Amino acid sequence: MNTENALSAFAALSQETRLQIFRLLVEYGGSGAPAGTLGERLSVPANTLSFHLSHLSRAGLVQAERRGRSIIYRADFTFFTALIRFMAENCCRSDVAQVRDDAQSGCAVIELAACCAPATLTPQGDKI
Amino acid sequence: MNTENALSAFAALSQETRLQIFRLLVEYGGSGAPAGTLGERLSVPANTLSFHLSHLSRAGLVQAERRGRSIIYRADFTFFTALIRFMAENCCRSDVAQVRDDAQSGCAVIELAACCAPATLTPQGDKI
DNA sequence: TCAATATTTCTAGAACAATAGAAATATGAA
DNA sequence: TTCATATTTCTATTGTTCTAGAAATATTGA
Repeated sequence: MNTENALSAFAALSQETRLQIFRLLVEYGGSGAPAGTLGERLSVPANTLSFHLSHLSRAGLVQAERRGRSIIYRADFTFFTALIRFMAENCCRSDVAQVRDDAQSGCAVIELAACCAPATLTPQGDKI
Repeated sequence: MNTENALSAFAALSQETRLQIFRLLVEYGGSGAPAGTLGERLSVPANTLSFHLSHLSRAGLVQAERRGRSIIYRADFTFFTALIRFMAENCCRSDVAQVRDDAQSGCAVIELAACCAPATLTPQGDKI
């Protein structure tokens, strides 16, 4: 995950229909759902849906796989958690959102401070 | 944090200059920085910067406070961590990103699963 | 009061994104 | 083959966002 990836992911998620599509795909989990089902559930015409799905796909948030006549879309959870991690690590402060890898479980753990007002620091990182 | 907040936050963060501004404000932490300093550091004309700052402000990502002739901008860390939390809780799965409140430290803790492929579930939540 | 500084608001043009009809493509089934 | 189904691509239109010049506003200091 880099800045460019994050920018296009934010752009993809900033549109109401696309955020709905993504959240619906999250519900469907690893099995995913065909485009038609998504369009039906969200009442979006097939061509408009296709436009948004390709946007999500280009951004890396979803994966597509043809199965017969249908194309199955899946939320890419690896990408999405990488985005969350990028936000905590690269768009925040370690005293507000601390990221560590838990070797035992293999999980990445993000601790969000209770009190989110960070210490006052100079841009050079010196505490005042 | 609700869907509407998240949508406008994503829109605000999806523009390169605005993401740069936000990350620069993160560096300045609780003391923030005046608009002029940001514009100078990013080589963005004052009026263009003002447009982006008001976008970030409307979205809730930054706070503004006049101090003399300058207006000091600060990243809103409370809002930003709420956004991260919203993403984990409302745009992901509990088997991929689990959120819990640690009563002892007062922190919210997000555990990102090592293996991000979730179980295959029906939209009704039944495991297959 | 006047000038200087910091920032915003107004404005208009250029670039980009969203929508949906129509046509095209890919697949499977008769 | 031919037809039906699922989805995408093409196209045009409409709406939105970005940029930066010019003018306006707010604050301070002389």
